[in-house]
Amino acid sequence: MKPMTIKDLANFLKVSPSTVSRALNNHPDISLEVRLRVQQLAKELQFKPNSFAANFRKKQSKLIAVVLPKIYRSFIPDVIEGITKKLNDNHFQTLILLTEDLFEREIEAINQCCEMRVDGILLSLCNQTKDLNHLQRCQTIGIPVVLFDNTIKSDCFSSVHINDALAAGQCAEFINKQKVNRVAAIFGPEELAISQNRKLGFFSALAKEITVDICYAKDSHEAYTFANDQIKKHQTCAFFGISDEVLLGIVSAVNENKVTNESLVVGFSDGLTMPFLHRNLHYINHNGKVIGKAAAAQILKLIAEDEKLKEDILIAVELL
Amino acid sequence: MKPMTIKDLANFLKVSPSTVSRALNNHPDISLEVRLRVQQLAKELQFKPNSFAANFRKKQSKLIAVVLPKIYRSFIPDVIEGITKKLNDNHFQTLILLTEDLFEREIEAINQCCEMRVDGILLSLCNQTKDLNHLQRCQTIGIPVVLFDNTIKSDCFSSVHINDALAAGQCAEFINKQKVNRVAAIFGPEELAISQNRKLGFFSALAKEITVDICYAKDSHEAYTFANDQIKKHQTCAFFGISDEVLLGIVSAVNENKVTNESLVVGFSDGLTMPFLHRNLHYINHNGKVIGKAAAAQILKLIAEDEKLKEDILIAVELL
DNA sequence: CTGTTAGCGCTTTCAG
DNA sequence: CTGAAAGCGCTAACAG
Repeated sequence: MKPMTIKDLANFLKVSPSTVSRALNNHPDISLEVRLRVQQLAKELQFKPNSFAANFRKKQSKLIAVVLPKIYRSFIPDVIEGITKKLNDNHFQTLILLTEDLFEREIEAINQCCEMRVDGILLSLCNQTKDLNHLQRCQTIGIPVVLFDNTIKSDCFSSVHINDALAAGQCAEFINKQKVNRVAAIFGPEELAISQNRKLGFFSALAKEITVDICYAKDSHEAYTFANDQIKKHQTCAFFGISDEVLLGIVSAVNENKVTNESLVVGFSDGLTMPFLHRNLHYINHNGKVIGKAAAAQILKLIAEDEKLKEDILIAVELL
Repeated sequence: MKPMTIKDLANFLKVSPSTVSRALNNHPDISLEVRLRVQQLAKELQFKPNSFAANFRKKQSKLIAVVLPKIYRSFIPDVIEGITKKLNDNHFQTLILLTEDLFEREIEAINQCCEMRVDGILLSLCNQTKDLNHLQRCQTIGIPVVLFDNTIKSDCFSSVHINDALAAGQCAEFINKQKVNRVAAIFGPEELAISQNRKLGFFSALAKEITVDICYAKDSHEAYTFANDQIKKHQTCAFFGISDEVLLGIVSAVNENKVTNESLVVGFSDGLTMPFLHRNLHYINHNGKVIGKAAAAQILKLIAEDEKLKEDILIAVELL
């Protein structure tokens, strides 16, 4: 019942605990003979050292916290997969903390991370978060933080995301070439940095002759309603959608109005679901796994380095 | 830079470390006066005890590992949310370990959990897993395990899932009432327990007069191809789909063939995406959050109890 | 190459 | 009510 310890093993082998520890960790000091003897017995008895204790001693937790508002249906699951894979390959584990998009809970989560002494934090801010003061404690006790997805500009913390404005601009340019004179553009909640950036990029690249009907939708349903209205009102047949969630609403409205083939839909998607639902869909390939891996790589880099220097990483995307 | 310790605080206040510890934990032994003085200073200095150390001392990690093949696009994200919420409410944290549906990696993950001394494991098996021998170590060192989602029968470990056969039967019965004489039924990979159970339940409840065309699809695309073929070949207008992924393929084929309104689609869904895409969709409400919460509740129960007794929990579902 | 010793930061008997 | 002391399981100087 009670797990064995290094001491037990040492007593058994008539050597000291430190020898066992070193042998198990392949420390070069230990003679091959002793090393093998220890490792052999360890295997036979199925002994594995308590890594919790080892980490405690080494003042590390080998834990990276991923703090985010919630796990939406697309993108975020891929980000988590990307992060977890990258971390596992480097012998770190992934901890998930949800803030439910509440600033209060974000502070709480960050504090818990500090108390648990996680080795690093990957943070996607909740929408209410306007500054990064609550991350000061991380700074003072030396826990590196990398912002991803929903971020705000900072001159202390690294961040990883795509160049939203540029990508949205690519979408606009694509629409320019299609000889349409009206487009319905649907963004996410207006206060979201992501909405603002993509909107800016979109508008600055869109040809002036094109009329834009704009909407901030908080979910698929709102996007659907708006798209539907636009089709009814203006026979709109070109759409821009900021996310898979929004695109779902658009495509659903388009399909329902049986204007499928003629309609052009452009936007940001992970390319897993939407291309199924509409032939004439062109999207910025917003790959969560890539972002997750990059974010994880960056935090590992910060952990390894001595002087933590800020670095903003822009992930390249392409229009498919 | 170097975080403060209880000892530092104790020196500062001219009391012993144990007093500080007790005061911070609201131990009744400590006089109100001292308690307040300690807590006050702790607040002023922003001191928070190192919970990693405390947990080590208390031989607990306050960590629950969630071990699963991968984070698909639907269902699993909700399960994780449900788990995390329930755990957070009880001061536990969620650790994510991915097995990538490889038995090797599942073993590895379980071993890591044991070495880290997690307080409990929530496990969704990978498809290759045929027995539970690799969980023996958990048994011997006393880490409780709860199986969820993809499980196999066991007489040692608790499990949480829906009654798949019953639910699939409900789908079949619904189809029986609709006066169709042919239905295309699409399941997941054949080796999946979930596929088998649902198939069994479906067939045993389906009226004998109805012809069934069956397919095991590993993704939306295969489901789409099959559904499309069936429509072309038999003018099929009734479909059963085992998951959101499969339903996506079905609905996409149905929409494309412009037989939308006449077609009946029945299956298992989380109800978040699919109802948007097809009016005549009836689905077993497969709510990941509920399952996640139940699984988390069960592991907490096992942790609290002394004699761990196995319990199979069936989550009720309804056809919407 | 191996053992001795000390200690990570906290909790918890056990005394007083 | 408070303090002294031991120790969770492991690692890492420091000796030898």
